[in-house]
Amino acid sequence: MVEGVEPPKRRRNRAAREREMLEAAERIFGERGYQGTSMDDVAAEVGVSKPLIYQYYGSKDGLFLACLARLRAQLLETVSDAVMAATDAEDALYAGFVAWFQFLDDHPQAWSVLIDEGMLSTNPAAGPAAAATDEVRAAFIELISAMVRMNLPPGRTADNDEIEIIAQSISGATERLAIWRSRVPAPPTPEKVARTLQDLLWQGLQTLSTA
Amino acid sequence: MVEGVEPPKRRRNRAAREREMLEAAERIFGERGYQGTSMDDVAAEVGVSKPLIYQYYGSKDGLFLACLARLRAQLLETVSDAVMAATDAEDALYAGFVAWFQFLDDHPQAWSVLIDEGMLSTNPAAGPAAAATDEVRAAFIELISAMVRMNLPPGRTADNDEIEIIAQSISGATERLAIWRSRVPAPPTPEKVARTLQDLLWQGLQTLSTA
DNA sequence: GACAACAACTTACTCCCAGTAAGTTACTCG
DNA sequence: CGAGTAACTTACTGGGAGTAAGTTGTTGTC
Repeated sequence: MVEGVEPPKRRRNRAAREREMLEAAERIFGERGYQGTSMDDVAAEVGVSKPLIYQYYGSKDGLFLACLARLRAQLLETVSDAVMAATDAEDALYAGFVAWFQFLDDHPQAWSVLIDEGMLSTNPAAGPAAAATDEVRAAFIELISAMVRMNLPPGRTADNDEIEIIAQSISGATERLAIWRSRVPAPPTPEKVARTLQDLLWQGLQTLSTA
Repeated sequence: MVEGVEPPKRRRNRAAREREMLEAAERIFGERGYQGTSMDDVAAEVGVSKPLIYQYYGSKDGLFLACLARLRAQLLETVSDAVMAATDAEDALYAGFVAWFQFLDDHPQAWSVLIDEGMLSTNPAAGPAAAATDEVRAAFIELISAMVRMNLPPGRTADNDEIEIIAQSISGATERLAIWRSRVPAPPTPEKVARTLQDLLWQGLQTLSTA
């Protein structure tokens, strides 16, 4: 029997298939968003039937969260590293901002996965990725709070409400700026944005420390 | 035939029904979010069949947008009024913040309508209310930009990028703070939050004006 | 090499919900 | 009263999430 090519391998082991699915899902979610993507789409892309995805990832949310996980870790690590590498508080803030905006420039597709239904979803009941994105946010807020606290003079007792308010503000500002940059035709460079934000906030932060 | 009460009026005119539908929709969206609400739910609540809602509002998005419209107008007006009533720039900023947080405290249900899938949706393709919420945001950003510009010394040529960055930051900060306040058990008062935010930003804003 | 046992995979559904076509019932005005 | 229209309903389509139950390939064992 003349067979031009060997028949394509149908069966793969679980790990390999999971990887395939994840890659396809990342791409399709990135292109069409969460709502715009159906499980059948992903299944077709992988060349597999839908229930198999359910068997491996449990639900559409599960698949989406899996897509986010890598991303999340990378993003957090990138920014944390930049902050930790800085020599003083002022530089740490600036470096963190730059790392944040730069990362999102470097991973536009990943970013759109995060944004769509994720960044936006604030209500845990609303979105699937809401919880996951909230975790990222919480981690950043923790990071910012820590930076603010460390910048406080030794003797001063921090007003926790104030620190929380400031951390939330900075987190909100950076998120909105990221979204804005991703949608405007010619966004300013990460450095420019970071610089401006730094200028806007730094003096106020100093004042807090000495009030 | 003994009829205890007169048979309930079934038929109403269009305007009255539209109002009924809008009220029901506002309540249900407020409770269960956009995704969690089905058109059948709303129809049942009003005591009417689903197609009637479609006849009047066109689509689920249409209904949701109608809910947002009032809210939107009120919110914008409240904050604008507060800003306009202020005597100087510093007070205008503070008054605007207070008005914003206060309004959201006073309309928690309305607020949750705005947040859920609305505030969050940044991608036009993602959500239905995305466009509407973006309009609110755009209006605020315009307002903030104007305030910043007016606070500039007469001779200075403004760097438009910087002003945009600042306006986006402030908008993002206030949004995030509002969401945070709505979810934390004992949020600080509007005045406290406004004060802290004011302290954080004011000096930076002054610096921009004289840089 | 045969076969048991498990892992990989599929077919063929269910249910839920947005949206619609086509018809029916009550009100109103001449 | 009857005609015309506004208000309303029943009964459907289509699509997508999720699932029950079965089938087929692979692998290790004698």
